[in-house]
Amino acid sequence: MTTPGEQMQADVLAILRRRNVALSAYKVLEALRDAHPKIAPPAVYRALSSLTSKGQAHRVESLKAYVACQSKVHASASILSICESCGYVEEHLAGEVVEAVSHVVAETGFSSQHHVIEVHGICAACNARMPAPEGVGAGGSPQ
Amino acid sequence: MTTPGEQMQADVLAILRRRNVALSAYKVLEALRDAHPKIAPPAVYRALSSLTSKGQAHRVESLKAYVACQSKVHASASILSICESCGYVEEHLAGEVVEAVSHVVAETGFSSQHHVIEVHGICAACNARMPAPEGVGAGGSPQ
DNA sequence: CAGGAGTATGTTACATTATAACATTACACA
DNA sequence: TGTGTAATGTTATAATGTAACATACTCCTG
Ligand SMILES: [Zn+2]
Ligand SMILES: [Zn+2]
Ligand SMILES: [Zn+2]
Ligand SMILES: [Zn+2]
Repeated sequence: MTTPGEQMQADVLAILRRRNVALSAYKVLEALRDAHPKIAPPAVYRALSSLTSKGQAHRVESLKAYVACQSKVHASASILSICESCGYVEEHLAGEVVEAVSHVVAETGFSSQHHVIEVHGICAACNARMPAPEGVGAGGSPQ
Repeated sequence: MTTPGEQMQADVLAILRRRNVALSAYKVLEALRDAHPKIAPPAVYRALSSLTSKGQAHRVESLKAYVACQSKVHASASILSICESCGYVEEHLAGEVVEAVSHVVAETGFSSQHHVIEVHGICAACNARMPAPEGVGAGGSPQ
C-alpha cells in the first residue's frame, strides 16, 4: 500500500502538469478515476487545497480552475496570463508588480496580504497563428 | 429609451451600492425579492452581466461576488482591495499597474485584453480597530 | 497487547453558484 | 392585424464547492 494522501496529491499534480491549461476540480476528478476509481469530490478538493497552500498549484480565480505552479522558487505572488483562444496559462514573476499594487492600495491605509493578478488575452502562439485583426473565430488547437 | 432590463439593472445596482461589500448573486436575488417577488436566478445574472459589461459593477473573482463600480470615469482596469476582516471592498485606479502587468506578460508575446487585479488584506479602519498583532478573532463591524 | 487520543481518509449528502432551454410577453412596424 | 424580434419569465439542471459524519490508521501510554 502506498501512502494514500501523498499519492493523491502527486497524482493530482501530475495531471495538472500534463499541460499548462487550467483544469476544473471536476476535470481533475475525472482524470483521477483511472488511478482512483472510487474518488469523490472532497478528496480532490483536499488535494488541491494542500497543493495550493504549498504553492505547488494555483487556483485561477477567473476560470474557477487550477494549474500546476510553473515557478521554481515562487517568490511572492505571480501573474497568470490566460490565453482566451487556446487556454494556455503561463506564470510570470510579479515582484515589482506586487510592490506597485501594494503601494496603490496602501494609499488608503490598506495592508496587503494576498494578491490575485490574472490577465486574459492572446498568447504568442495564437497571435502568430491568427495574425488577421479582422473578426476571426477562436478555434486554434491548444498549445 | 427603454434599454434592456433597465428597471432590474437599476434595482440591482442600488442594492450593490448600499454598501461597498461584495454580494453574491443569490444575496442580490434575496434583496430583490421586495421589489420583484417572483424573481429567479437568470434575471439576476442577466442584470449583473449587463452591469459588469458596462463597467457599472464588477465581479470580485476571488469572492465569487459582485460590487458596484466606485470609479467615476473607470479608465482601464482597476484594483480591488478586499478586507478579510469586514468585507469592505475599495476600487483603486490601476493605470500604471495595468501597464506594468501588460509589460511583464508581453515579454513572452502575450497580448493583454482584460485584467483581474485583486488584493486581500486588512483595511485602514480594521487596522485602526485592532492594532494588536496578537491572535485576535476577526469580528469587527463592517464599514 | 488493550485502550484511546489524534489525525488522515472515505463517504454521503447537501449548499452554493451559474446557465441551458424553452415559454411567454411586449413592442415596433409592415 | 399579423409577424418578427428582443426582452423577460420559468423550469430545470449543470458545475463548483463543503459540511458532517464514518471509518481507518498511527502512535502513545500503561
Ligand atoms: Zn507558482
Ligand atoms: Zn493561445
Ligand atoms: Zn469600476
Ligand atoms: Zn476592514
